[in-house]
Amino acid sequence: MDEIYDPAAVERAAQEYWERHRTFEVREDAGRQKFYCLSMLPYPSGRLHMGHVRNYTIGDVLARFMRMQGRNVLQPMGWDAFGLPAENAAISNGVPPARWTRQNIEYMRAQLKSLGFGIDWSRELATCDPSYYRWNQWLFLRMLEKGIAYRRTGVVNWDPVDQTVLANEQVIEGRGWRTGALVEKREIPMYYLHITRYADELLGDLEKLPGWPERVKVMQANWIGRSEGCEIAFPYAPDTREAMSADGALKVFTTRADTLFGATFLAIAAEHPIALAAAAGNPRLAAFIDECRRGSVMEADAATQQKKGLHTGLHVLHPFTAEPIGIWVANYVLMGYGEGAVMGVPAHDERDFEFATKNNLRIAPVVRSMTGAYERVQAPWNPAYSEYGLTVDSGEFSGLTFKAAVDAIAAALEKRGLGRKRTQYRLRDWGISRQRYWGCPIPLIHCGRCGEVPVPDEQLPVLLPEDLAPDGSGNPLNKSPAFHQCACPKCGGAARRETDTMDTFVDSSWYYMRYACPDQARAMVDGRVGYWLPVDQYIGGIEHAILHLLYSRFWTKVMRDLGLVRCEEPFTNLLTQGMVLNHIYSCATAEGRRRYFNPADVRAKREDGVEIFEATTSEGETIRVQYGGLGKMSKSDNNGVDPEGLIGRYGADTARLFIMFASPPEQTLEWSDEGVQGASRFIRRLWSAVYEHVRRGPADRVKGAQSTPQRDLRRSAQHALAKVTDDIGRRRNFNTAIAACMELLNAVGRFDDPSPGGRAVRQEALEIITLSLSPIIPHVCHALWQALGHERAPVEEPWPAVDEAALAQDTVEIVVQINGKLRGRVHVAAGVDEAAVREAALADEQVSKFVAGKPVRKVIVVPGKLINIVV
RNA sequence: GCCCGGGUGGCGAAAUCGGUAGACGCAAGGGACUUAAAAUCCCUCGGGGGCAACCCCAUGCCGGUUCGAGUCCGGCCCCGGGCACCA
Repeated sequence: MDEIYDPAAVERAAQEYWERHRTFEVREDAGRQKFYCLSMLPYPSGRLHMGHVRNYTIGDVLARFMRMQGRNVLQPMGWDAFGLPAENAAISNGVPPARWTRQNIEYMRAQLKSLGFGIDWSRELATCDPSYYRWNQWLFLRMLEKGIAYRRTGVVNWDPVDQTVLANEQVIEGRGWRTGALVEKREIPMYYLHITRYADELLGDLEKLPGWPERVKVMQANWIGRSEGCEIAFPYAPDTREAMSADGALKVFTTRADTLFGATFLAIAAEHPIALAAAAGNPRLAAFIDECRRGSVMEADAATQQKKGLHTGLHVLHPFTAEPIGIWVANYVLMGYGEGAVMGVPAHDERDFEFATKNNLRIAPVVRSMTGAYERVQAPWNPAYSEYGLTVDSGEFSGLTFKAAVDAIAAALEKRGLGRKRTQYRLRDWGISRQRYWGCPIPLIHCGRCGEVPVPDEQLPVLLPEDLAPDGSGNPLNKSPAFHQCACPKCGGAARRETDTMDTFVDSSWYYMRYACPDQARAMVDGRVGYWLPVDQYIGGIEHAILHLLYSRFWTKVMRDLGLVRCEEPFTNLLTQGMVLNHIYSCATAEGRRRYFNPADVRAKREDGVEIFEATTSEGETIRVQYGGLGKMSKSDNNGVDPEGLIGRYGADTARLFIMFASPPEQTLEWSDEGVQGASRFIRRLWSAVYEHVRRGPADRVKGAQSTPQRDLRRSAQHALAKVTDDIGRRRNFNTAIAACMELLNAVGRFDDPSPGGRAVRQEALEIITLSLSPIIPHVCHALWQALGHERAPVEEPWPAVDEAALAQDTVEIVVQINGKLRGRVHVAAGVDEAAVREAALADEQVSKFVAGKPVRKVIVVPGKLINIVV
């Protein structure tokens, strides 16, 4: 063993050992309990950032820990290789996305390997490989057969200048990111997956996931948003009948059918057929509908914009009173939501109240508060107005409670054919069409004679040509006849291949199944998924709490229904990592876009007492930039911190130790490398402690009677081991596990006993630190374990068992409180009864001063810990 | 706007089931070693008062429950994540 710790040499040796022994390559073994430990696969953006290091270190710690616990551990890795950033790179430097992506994968794989993660690289996959995405296509065709995939129109962001569809991310303050043009909404045909068919199961099965964080389950439940309510049809008044040239009714969905008699207006979306019909002879309305069409499709935008509406001049009739009710077009009603129409009850709904007040519409209270929270409904809005109560002024339905009113009204509506009870979900079907090049082609052919024709299975995969490069003016597949010109599989005539590609969430919805059988050329999955699935521990960023995790759950259920897998849920335990945040700096460019600068290139200075920021550009210029607050490390905000600098300077173990010590894994972490010195210093101290110990020759095993300091060190060591075992195994709190090892090393440092008995106790303590930390800093522990005289590597060792006998204590400290305030401490023999604790406490000088003859009213004793005397 | 989190010393944090607030580490200050620096080691380190023993204040803000609240409840402020085409 060298006297000086050389991280590069230590890490090289350990990594070579794992590689030579194929330590992390695993096979199915029916005789051993498996543990599938999975971290979310990265997008190959070019470089790892600290968020990745955090994510993959958590996974690796758990994988190595479970391995030492005797499990057959699978930890795979792959690449979420399709997506927008590759197209953006192509636009700015002309490199085809395929090449850019593959280069990034090469680089990032090397970075991951340098961190020493125990990954079975033989299972690596990239979602842009035809051998992977052909099965997206294959399953899509199965979904089409089952009616789970279907075609209809959907709304997208349209850039009128570039004549192209924009991602939400590319819409900045309502304008196209490249052109600065005002974005419009446009309806185009798209393919959807019928996830709403599974809404009830996706909601109900959350209960089968005790290993998921509560907050994620709450978010998913709210997202699915099951609500029980009524569908109500308002028959057209004569004016609407005329405008629509038909009889009919305007359908709405409401959870508050009890307030039906308080409906004083109906609000419809701008795209609603009645709105379009009314606009025909109404230029003002046509202009308003046009205004609503502008802007992005994002819900956040729709929800924060000023609520505006305009009367169509048309009416419907109240289903019971036949009273005419005006129809308004409102910008807050979304066409893709329910019926694209809502009934306005201003007296009992805050948004309707606001709308009615603004537009001078009648406010008709039809619910009386049962708690007397209000007498009259009047401005300003009072949240009690929307509470349940007793119906009033509701004709034959007056005087009913909420439930009775809804039941009676629904029954009456149903009798007249004007409504019924219905369960509605907030969840919408999953639109998977993307008008983009760098994705998995949707395997369909459009034939003038036969219509939409699926690509036959034997022609899969539909290969994505890899030599194209987008230039910002739309999907290059549209301009590539070699791709889109084809023969109709049915009639053989000339036909056009679908040029839309799939949402990349499709790719990430089942990659964890493919890891079980990455070499299977004849099927999507095979029997090996039966061994490995479900994933025992999934680790990934909290930002994926809803979409990715919900889509994966849906996909698993679809595959189950197709008989491809047996499990109901893909991820048994979920650890949602908190994001690593960093500062965001940007400036506006001449073209009206934003250019982002890495915080490493930004300096703050003061000018006239105001803090300003300057960035150095790649051309070496200095330029003034704006501070945009904190945000997750990402490619688009250019605020990632590459771990390479840290690894180069301190080694991978220090980088791993530092990120794990910084905070508990679920917590958001604001990036700062202050403190990395401490991690490095600790590893060097551990190294020299082992060096100083072993250079005096081999030590005995602990046996026989010990001195008090020896017993104390043994107790500290066993206490640390118990804490690490619980912190990693149950609590998943790595920072406190590391702190326990640091405390133990401090105790070893203070322990000064060169006798054979003392050396044996020190050997035991150093071994416990080495094995305890080996999942976190595996390279250095690999070297130290050998230095401590072991043949096997730590990865092959079983996790040590706690020696309970060594943990026992003879006396305990009891905290004494008077009226809840700390006033003293007493020491008593472990396990004495309450009376003895009370006696010892009252005998204490400090304590008796505070009691001072006052009568003791109450005594509370927490055994082994605390006594509170109330006077 | 809606849904979900978070806020504790100069900084990252700990306090696991309502029971000692600040473990462990960083930074800072002081000292030892050194020709010097680095490294290493030792000491101090939430605020205020006191010669001291000790006492008072303090977990974003306001209020409540409790013998006892960082932890539970109600209201508010700020920060972060998600909002369906970033992944």
